[in-house]
Amino acid sequence: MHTLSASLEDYAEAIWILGLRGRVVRVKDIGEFLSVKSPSVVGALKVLVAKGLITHERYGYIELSQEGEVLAWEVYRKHKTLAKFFNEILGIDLATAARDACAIEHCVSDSTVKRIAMFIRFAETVPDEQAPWLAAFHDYVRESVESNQEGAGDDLCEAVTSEAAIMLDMIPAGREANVVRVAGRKDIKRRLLDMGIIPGVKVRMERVAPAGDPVDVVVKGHHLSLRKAEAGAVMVEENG
Amino acid sequence: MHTLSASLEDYAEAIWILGLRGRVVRVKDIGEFLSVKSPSVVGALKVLVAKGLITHERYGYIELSQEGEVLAWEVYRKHKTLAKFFNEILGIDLATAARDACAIEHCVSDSTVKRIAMFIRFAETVPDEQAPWLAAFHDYVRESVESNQEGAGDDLCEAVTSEAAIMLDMIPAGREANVVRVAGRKDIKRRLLDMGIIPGVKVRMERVAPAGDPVDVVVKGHHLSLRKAEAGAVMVEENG
DNA sequence: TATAAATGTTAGGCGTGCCTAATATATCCG
DNA sequence: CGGATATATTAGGCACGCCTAACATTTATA
Ligand SMILES: [Mn+2]
Ligand SMILES: [Mn+2]
Ligand SMILES: [Mn+2]
Ligand SMILES: [Mn+2]
Repeated sequence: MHTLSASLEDYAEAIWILGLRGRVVRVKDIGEFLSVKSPSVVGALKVLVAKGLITHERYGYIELSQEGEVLAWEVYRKHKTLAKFFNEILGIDLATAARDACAIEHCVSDSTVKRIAMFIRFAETVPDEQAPWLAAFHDYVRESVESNQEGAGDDLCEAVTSEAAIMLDMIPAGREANVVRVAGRKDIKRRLLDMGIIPGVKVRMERVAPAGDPVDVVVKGHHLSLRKAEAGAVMVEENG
Repeated sequence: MHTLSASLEDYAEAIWILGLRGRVVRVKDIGEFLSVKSPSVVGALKVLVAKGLITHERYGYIELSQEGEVLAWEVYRKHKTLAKFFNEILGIDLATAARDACAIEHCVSDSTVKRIAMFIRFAETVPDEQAPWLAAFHDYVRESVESNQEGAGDDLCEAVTSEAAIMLDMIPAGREANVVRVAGRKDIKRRLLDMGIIPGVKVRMERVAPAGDPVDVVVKGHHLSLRKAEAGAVMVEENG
């Protein structure tokens, strides 16, 4: 079995797709299809010939071998599955769906593509009483897109995956939190770490001065007074 | 704004993730994290320094600049969003989800990731009456995995995206179909195309000899007699 | 058939990203 | 302090995948 680079997979896939036209496939066709120049195509074809995936007679046209057909078809199948999922399930426009699919097809695992195919099948075959969820999702998308005045809700990915981490200077007095990350300038970071403010430890906000500067916190029984800039460099997650 | 290669994005992301430990980030850490040797790390760091995304003093440790922090965080955010979708929605095991996410994060578009985040949020917030669909999907997966005796149903991707194309020699007499693709050996392909069997045309199966060889078909009013090997090279899609 | 146009190939170069081997610096510890 | 050890850097090389320029071959056309 051969393992092809992303680039070579694209060449094989291109030959497959161009073959669908029912015309002979030539160097120029591939170059245009993939937006590369002819010498690049010729170089790639040499490799594919050496691997036994295509036949190519000098100055002639190109054909996939039996092994090459299988390989190209597997790439193309991934492409179609991903594109269909993006377009029909997620509601992404066709051009973006195709572009993303053709990039992802080379690095996604077989098992994940298969699971996505299962998802598509499920969405298509789930009984009607349970089915409105997909329509509901598309409504949800439409409403979000309409209400989002360009930029608002830009951090949806973060909201969706975060453990709701915020900076230590935002914690009100009396509350506890766990340190997630210590950022900030080198000197500040060093000082904070030296004081025992390291990821995983629990901190309790003891007192906050009027302007939020300084703040008193308790770490492992020790009282510490932090400047606002220091507290602002500590990412914490409120527990509870 | 900088556009980084997949490799450089991984270096930036690695620095971010290693920063989460709360310890200083060093060349060795990055090398181990990304499974590359130190000289590779040093080379990459030089590029990131030149782009103003990190600071790195000789023989010292490494820090993301403000711009670098934004960039790394965006990569990491994609990673987390994709991994969460794969694991929690599709039910893929954590290791595979993480591996695929860290490959895809570099080539998927922002808009697609955002739409995936919307899907996650939707799945988490959709009212309970509409909600059983996700649980139903997970049941569907479990049943499929259990019933699939290793290999059966391997073509789910194909089933899900295909237009149900089959070979011409499988069409019963009297039925019509559309040509989707002409494959096969060069000489066979050439002959078929010359006879007018090209993608898009309608063919009607006229008569099938006892062993399926030869078959008579009608293409654009012309009667043709095809050997089984020839008919087997024509991919068609039954219409209706 | 002769010439022009289109297409394909070769040669050579460049950027990226990885490696190994050798060397330089920092850190640890007796 | 001084050597042993850990870590970082440089130098040099290789595979890949793209490019341009120059040249070869095929195909179209007069
Ligand atoms: Mn592709
Ligand atoms: Mn593709
Ligand atoms: Mn990655
Ligand atoms: Mn990642």
